[in-house]
Amino acid sequence: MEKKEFYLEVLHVDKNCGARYGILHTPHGDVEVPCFMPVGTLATVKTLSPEEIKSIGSGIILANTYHLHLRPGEDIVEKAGGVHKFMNYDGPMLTDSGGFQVFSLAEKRKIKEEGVTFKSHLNGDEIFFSPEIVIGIEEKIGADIIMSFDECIPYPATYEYAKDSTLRTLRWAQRGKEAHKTSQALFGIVQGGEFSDLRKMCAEELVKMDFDGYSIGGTSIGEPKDVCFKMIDMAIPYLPFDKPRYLMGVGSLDYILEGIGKGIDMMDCVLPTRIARHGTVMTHNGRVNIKNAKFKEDFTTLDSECDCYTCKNFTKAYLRHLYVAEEALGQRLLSIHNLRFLISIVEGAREAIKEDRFLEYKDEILKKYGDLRGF
RNA sequence: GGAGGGGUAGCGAAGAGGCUAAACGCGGUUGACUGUAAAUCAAUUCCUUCGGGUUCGGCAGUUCGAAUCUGCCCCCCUCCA
Repeated sequence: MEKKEFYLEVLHVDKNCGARYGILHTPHGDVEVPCFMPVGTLATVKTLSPEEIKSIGSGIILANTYHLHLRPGEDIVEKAGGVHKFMNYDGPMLTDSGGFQVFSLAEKRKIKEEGVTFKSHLNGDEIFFSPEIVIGIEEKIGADIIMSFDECIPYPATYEYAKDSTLRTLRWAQRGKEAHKTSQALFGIVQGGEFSDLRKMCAEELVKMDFDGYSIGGTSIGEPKDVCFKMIDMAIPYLPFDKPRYLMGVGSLDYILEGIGKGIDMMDCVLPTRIARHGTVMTHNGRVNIKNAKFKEDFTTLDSECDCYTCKNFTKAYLRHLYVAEEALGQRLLSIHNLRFLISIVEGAREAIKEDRFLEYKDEILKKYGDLRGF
């Protein structure tokens, strides 16, 4: 990556709430925000080709540092010419740092000041991740945006635990920033658990370090909805207006809309792709489990209001057949639908923000798809 | 014709007198999934008015008690003629 060409252009803020519309400029193209980012942990949005990823209107996707380090290894990705060339995807990309794996693989790691020692979930190998090492791996992978190494604090956590962890995450952020050599955009991650003073402190300290963007982490890990929403409120006031704000691990329809209303620009979640692979889809008629026997002879489309490839071409009976027969196409078609469904809702949100009617839009969507809440 | 082996829930397959409405797998049904250890996991799967009722090829026995023991019958498989 040559010259720095990463910045957020905020074009409009809804007059009635914090929601904002803008363009995120990256070396691999512009992304309209707010946006939802499909998760492609192993340099693939599971079951989808790069063409399909683009066809669902996705502006940016993520991959994961921990998982790509384990296989194929960042050196191979680098030799391939970077992750974009490796996976033949030329759109904007972001790599998560492995901070989430500090949480999700808690039984297989030890945290120390220097960094985290993991026992590989694949073969038990010892893997050491320090903030500097993580940045080095992310530089080799070569995404447009890279994340600082952090600890995603579990919920619930005591104040003492959250404080110690957050202070360490801040030290790691500083160390990672100092180690960072490329022009890739580097984001800091606001932790602090559910404690407002810690969230505030963390946000303020990160802003002092001057990152290219800021994430709100430690969300969507099993905490009640109102706690998650408060965590967003605790950080947003301290984040700079002109830098992108990324709410990590969110998610479902209601969380996404709530985040957007509070001024979040980017979100990601495995939910739409995971539940699709497990047979569940979000539709304009509510939640549908394609496995259900009632769809055996249902020759109507999945969602008549959806413009995705799946809904334009296939019936529920066929999708159910594919799923039940464990044909890979079934999971792929359902993944296409779920991502397109969610992304089209976010597209609608962007249009609404431009016209200062985001709050009405949000109410309308939540009222219409009320039973999609809590996904 | 002779010699063996076997028939257990939708299917496959354990069980060899009470702890067995019957392990386990598949299939069926339902549900969960939030910076992906996840094409994974969980529940349920004889009938029931939830009191109970009826089951392990069939019938008849032995026993306080039988899928399990005995007799006869029916069916399937393998080998030999």
